[in-house]
Amino acid sequence: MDVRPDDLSDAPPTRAGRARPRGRGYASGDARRTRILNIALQEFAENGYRGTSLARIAERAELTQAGLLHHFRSKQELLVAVLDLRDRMDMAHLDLAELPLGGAAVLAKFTELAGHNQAIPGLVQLFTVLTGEAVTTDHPAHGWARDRYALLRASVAASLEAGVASGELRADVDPTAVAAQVFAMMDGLQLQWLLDPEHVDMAALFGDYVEHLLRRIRA
Amino acid sequence: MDVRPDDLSDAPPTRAGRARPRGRGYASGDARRTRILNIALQEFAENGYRGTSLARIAERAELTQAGLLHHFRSKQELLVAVLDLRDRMDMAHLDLAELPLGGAAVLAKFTELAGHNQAIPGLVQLFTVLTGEAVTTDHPAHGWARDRYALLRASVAASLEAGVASGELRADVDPTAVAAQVFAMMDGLQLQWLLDPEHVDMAALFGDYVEHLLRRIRA
DNA sequence: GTCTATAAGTTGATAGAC
DNA sequence: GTCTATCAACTTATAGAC
Repeated sequence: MDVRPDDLSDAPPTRAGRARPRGRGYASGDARRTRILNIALQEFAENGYRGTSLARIAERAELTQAGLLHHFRSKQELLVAVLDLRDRMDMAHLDLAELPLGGAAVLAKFTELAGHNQAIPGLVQLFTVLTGEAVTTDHPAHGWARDRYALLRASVAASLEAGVASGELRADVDPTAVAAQVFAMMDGLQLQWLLDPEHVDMAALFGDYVEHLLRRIRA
Repeated sequence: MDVRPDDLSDAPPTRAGRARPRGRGYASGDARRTRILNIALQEFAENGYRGTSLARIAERAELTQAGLLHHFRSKQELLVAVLDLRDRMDMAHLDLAELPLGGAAVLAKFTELAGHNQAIPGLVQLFTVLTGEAVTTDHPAHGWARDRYALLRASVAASLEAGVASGELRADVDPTAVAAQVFAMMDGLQLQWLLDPEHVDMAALFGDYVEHLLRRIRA
């Protein structure tokens, strides 16, 4: 009993039947949660929030839709959990905490990020699709998207500000403006790249932009 | 008979009851179609394709959902009609046909467009939301979005090319790259602006970008 | 050209057994 | 923690009367 039909790719659940002793140190529940989260992330990336159904996620995670809703009480709660997960992964990768780095260093970091992103279209698509959807005021991710950009802009602006203060960057650069433009360029190129990867070399175009930008704002 | 409940904003349909003579020159059907298209455009902009229902559009157009499907045989056909409508309106406004204009002139035109767009958030949102959704490969607007960018890039690249040929622009500019970057900046700023209009001055930021870009690529 | 009626399916969420 | 069963609502689309 308790065997699911055909197994699907993702890491199978830690399901050891009833033989497993009931000690408290075993995080099987968390493993399940993590698995659901990863699948949900893929589905939201592939079809957006509105285009994704709980049934589909549940099927891929090899449990029923009701079982899924035991771990996340609503679809919206699941979305929030996915966004939180991604944000934490991203922050770790970007080391935004250890900013400000001074002007040139932050920008170099983003160039590097653009290159890295070209290898993970799925994750890039998650942000592009969800952020696009989230423009709608009543979308559950609206606040998340708005706050995320505000934070990113502020963070990069602070770095540029430090660069100006240290004399590395020209005194007449507008840190907030440049920060907004850097993210705009990144997102816009991601969009064109996702739509037409063969004709748009995201990393090269972004690198080129940053190179000229640096030439302009460096002291 | 044939009276609808409470009237909703948009131009009322040309519904003159049965007294109307049945001559062939009367475009009442077209007026209805146009009204539906305008409402559908608003709804798609507000909620995306997946988030919009035919019933809602029909209600606002003051007919039934089945009545709506007499004019457009499917939801997808309606979407295509909306996109075509917008494309035609846009082409008219941008005069892409009368390009190439030479480098500086095209870019000035886009700066102007950014300013104009700030007055029509609804239409900007239509593109942003639908293009984001359309990143998904199986989305009905996927091909439209990809082809639209390809066309826009080619068109602007041709203008820049002409600018290079005439000696107005430096010989070392990469027209295709610059074209992609200009649209990326435009779209990225639109996204941030739609999410947070109070903190992002789209037109100013885009104008600033173009200004510096011109300084760099002008001969 | 518009309607009513309905098909046929999906959705997110809940109740309660085990 | 997971299941079955079920709900009420909503979806797009079609058939056929007027």
